[in-house]
Amino acid sequence: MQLEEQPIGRILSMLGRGYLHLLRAKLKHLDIDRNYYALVIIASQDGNITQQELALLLGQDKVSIVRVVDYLSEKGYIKRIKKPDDLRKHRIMLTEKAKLAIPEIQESFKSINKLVMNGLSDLQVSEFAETISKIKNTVTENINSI
Amino acid sequence: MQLEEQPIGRILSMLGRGYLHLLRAKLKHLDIDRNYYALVIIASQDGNITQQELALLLGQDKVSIVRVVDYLSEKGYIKRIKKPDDLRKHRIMLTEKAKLAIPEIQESFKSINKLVMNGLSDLQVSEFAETISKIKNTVTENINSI
DNA sequence: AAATATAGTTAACAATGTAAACCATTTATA
DNA sequence: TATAAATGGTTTACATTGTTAACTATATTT
Repeated sequence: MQLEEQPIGRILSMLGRGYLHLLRAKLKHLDIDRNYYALVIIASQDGNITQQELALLLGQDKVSIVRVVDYLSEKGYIKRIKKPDDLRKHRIMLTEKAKLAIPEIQESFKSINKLVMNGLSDLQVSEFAETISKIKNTVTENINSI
Repeated sequence: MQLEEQPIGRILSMLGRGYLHLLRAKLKHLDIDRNYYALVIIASQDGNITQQELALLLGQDKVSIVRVVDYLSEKGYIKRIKKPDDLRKHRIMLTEKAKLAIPEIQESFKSINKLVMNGLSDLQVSEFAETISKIKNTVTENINSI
């Protein structure tokens, strides 16, 4: 593959979509088919995260977050609770149903990550992570200066 | 970044979108804001490619390709010409306008690729390309076996 | 000649990105 | 304290994108 001749971004996007297909297939017995990572982030901060904070952690805008939180609420995975100290804010809390699902979702991240990295040495994997991270920083910097 | 804990696909998707932002910014003086790569593919096969073949090369389905070809036609970059030997097929031909734009688009791919790879050694870049390619194969294989 | 396959198009629907306007509440300022 | 400005979240609107199904025209197979 001569990276120079084609936009790398396109390849990365398509890989990202392919990955999501695999993840959905693996988790198809759940009654949600997206926002898995959002749910895991919420779980990691259980009850102590607002929509704004979630937006920051996910790198998405607040409108999208409303949709994410609506979706996961409708499906019975989370609840919005008004914060008494600031009535504009909501704490996002996991339901029991979500708590049961979280470990499996995290396992799926690991196993699909492992699956797509199959055939790569540990060194290659860690260098790939390193490279991705650098590219991410560069992209972010440059986006912000547009 | 601990890749294990989060779905790599999400990171790749977001990088891909960031890249497209940069590319659009770079090419914002053109009157198209997408399908750049499709156009370059068409250019590379000028006049000797059908929508089906384009679909294959781009890894998209034929409905999407109709939209791509409609878009680029409306913008005056390509033309559909019926093939005399098979009236179901269309040859996709570049217009003069497109021929003028192609070199710049290709340059932009190179320069944005270089930009996002900034700070990486040549070795790191080639290993990254290698890793991406392997992941792509693995993902494709596994998608096909779902 | 009839059945089947292919190339491309159209229509429909859900998901997603993006921007603007809006409500309720909190914080800053005159 | 009264008013203005900022913040957290919601709603609306619109364009783009992914996906599926149905459809037309033409070509190929039987």
